[in-house]
Amino acid sequence: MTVTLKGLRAFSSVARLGSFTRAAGLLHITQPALTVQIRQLEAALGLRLLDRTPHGAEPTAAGRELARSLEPLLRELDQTVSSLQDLAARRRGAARLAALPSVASGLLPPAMARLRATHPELHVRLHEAVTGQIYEMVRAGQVDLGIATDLKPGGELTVDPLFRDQILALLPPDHPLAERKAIPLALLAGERLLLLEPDSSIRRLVDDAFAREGRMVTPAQEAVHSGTLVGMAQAGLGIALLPSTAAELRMAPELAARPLGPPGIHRMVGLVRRGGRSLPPAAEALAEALRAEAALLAPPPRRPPNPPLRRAARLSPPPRRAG
Amino acid sequence: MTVTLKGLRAFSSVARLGSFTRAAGLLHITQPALTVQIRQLEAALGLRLLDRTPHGAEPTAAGRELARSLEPLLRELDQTVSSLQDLAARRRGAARLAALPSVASGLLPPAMARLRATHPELHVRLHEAVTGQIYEMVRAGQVDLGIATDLKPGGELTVDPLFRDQILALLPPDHPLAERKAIPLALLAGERLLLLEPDSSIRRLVDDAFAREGRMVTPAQEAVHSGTLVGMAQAGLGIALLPSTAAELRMAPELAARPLGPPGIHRMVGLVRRGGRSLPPAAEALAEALRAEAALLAPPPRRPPNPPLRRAARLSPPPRRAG
DNA sequence: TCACGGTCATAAGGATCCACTATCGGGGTC
DNA sequence: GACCCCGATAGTGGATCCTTATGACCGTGA
Repeated sequence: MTVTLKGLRAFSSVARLGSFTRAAGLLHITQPALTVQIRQLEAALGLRLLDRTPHGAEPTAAGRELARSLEPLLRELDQTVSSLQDLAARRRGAARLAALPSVASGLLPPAMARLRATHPELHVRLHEAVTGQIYEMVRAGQVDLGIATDLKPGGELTVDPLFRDQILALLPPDHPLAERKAIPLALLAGERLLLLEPDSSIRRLVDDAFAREGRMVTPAQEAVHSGTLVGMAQAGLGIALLPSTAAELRMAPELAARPLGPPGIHRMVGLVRRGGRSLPPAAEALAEALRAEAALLAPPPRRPPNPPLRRAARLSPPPRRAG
Repeated sequence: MTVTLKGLRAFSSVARLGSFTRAAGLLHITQPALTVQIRQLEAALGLRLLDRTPHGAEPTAAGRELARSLEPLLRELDQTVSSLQDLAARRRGAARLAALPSVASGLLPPAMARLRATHPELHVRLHEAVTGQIYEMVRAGQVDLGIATDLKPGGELTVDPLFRDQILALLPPDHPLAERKAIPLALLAGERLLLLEPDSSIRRLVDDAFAREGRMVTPAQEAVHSGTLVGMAQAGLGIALLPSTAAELRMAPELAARPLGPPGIHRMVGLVRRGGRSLPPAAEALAEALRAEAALLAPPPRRPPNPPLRRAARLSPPPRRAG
């Protein structure tokens, strides 16, 4: 005894076609089922909506009124639903991403190209930031996804490993240290070092590594952008320390790039998201593209057998809440 | 696996209240039932709409988008439904009526007063016409209801008897014929007669009655409006023949009104509607008021035990199709 | 005039759906 | 650590809905 979407659609079809039988065919049900549907709708409204004639059915005044109001409503509802299904099918939507500058220049562009190939309608809204800011933006819901160093932040954030890269020293090929396959930190300490500013996660990584060997880092030059450091290294101003995945390394093919250590300086880069929250489909697609691109880096990152990011579109069983 | 109005309402409530439990209370179902409803909606859309948290539930990006589109849609639908229910409850609507002038001045006004007393929001749109036009307007759907003489029209029209009235002669009280209780047609034939124009059903009735007695009617004066004839009778211009229910008779209390015959001239006035078509609720209410008012006329009209006009609001069993 | 093809209505049976009760698992709080 | 609140799950009984089969009625054409 209640108004049903099915009943309204049924009525709309009958009113439009002027026939129970034909409308039943259109709705893929039998005519008796349609008759019952209409009767229930009429009972729910307390109104006769259709006059049955020997030639079919014809809306009453009330029926015409309902049909007129109903038509745009049903159309708009269908539009809303199909728009949401577009979103679910990743034919629409934007992923809001906060990423480290090194990843934004390195891993991200090919991942975006991959995304565009598979899901051409999806957009990426990129914010470049350092790890702390990235965590904060994910926590605040300003972005769906973050790419940052894996610092195991507490609270409501979840970080899934994406790839592991290492810090490389960028130096002139005729530099004495360039003869080595890897450059010990002890030997670097006396060199003129070109480093990112202290709020960068790479800089912190470098500082920590030197500190573990009991050394203080005193950079010859600091910069915000990796490209600046590469330019300085090209000009012979010193040795730049940059992550291996940063695209800026390719700016200067004439320079030698050497790993540090042993043991070297490594960092784990991960995908950051809010635990217990499902990712929007577009962000899910971007995450997949990023993981696929990261898998091409050797060695493949150690990852648990099941991808920690579940597909939001696969609804059963739903993801457990944040743990 | 389909989108349901119930499911959409359920989602809307949960999104608005931020809690399954509270929304379930609002919807008068239990929380597990609501959980299932939401799960089915999510499955139908292929999207996660709500993120479950320990404190309740919160819409995802898709959920917010749906909630935003859904709110006006549901409100408008509810409005449409309640507007139709107003119509069904006779709190709204207009009855389109075509009536004979004599009825429009006689029976109709008290019936409209009765209607206003019981259903103050209903309107009556009145067309005054002669019987042939009335039948045509009902047939064409220009009006919902007609009041005309019962000529047993064929086709798709149904006429239900409303009342029976007779033709009265209106004449000065000092006229010799006024001494009789009833005036035979034979005596009238020699008088100066004041008659309606030939397209009126009353005129045709009078003509036919005279013709059955082998006489031709030669009116001293013709008019379109009954009031004109009454005025002429008042002025001593002749004897006016008018139906007993016409309110214009009351214009001239100083004139004597006498029935004709025996056998007199009678007519049956009936409610005309399209067979197989249900009456709009407002027209149904008007018909009821008209029947109630007609029942006050003595003698009560002979009517079948069940009112031939069924109530459109009572849906089972529905009226059979046109016979 | 009678059979036929069309309409919608009705009835009965079976599958499906749905809401309820009872219970569980997890998180936060005192 | 013991509650309390949250949502998820399982199981069951009842309502719902669709299907097939059939009926009543109308209009048409042989």
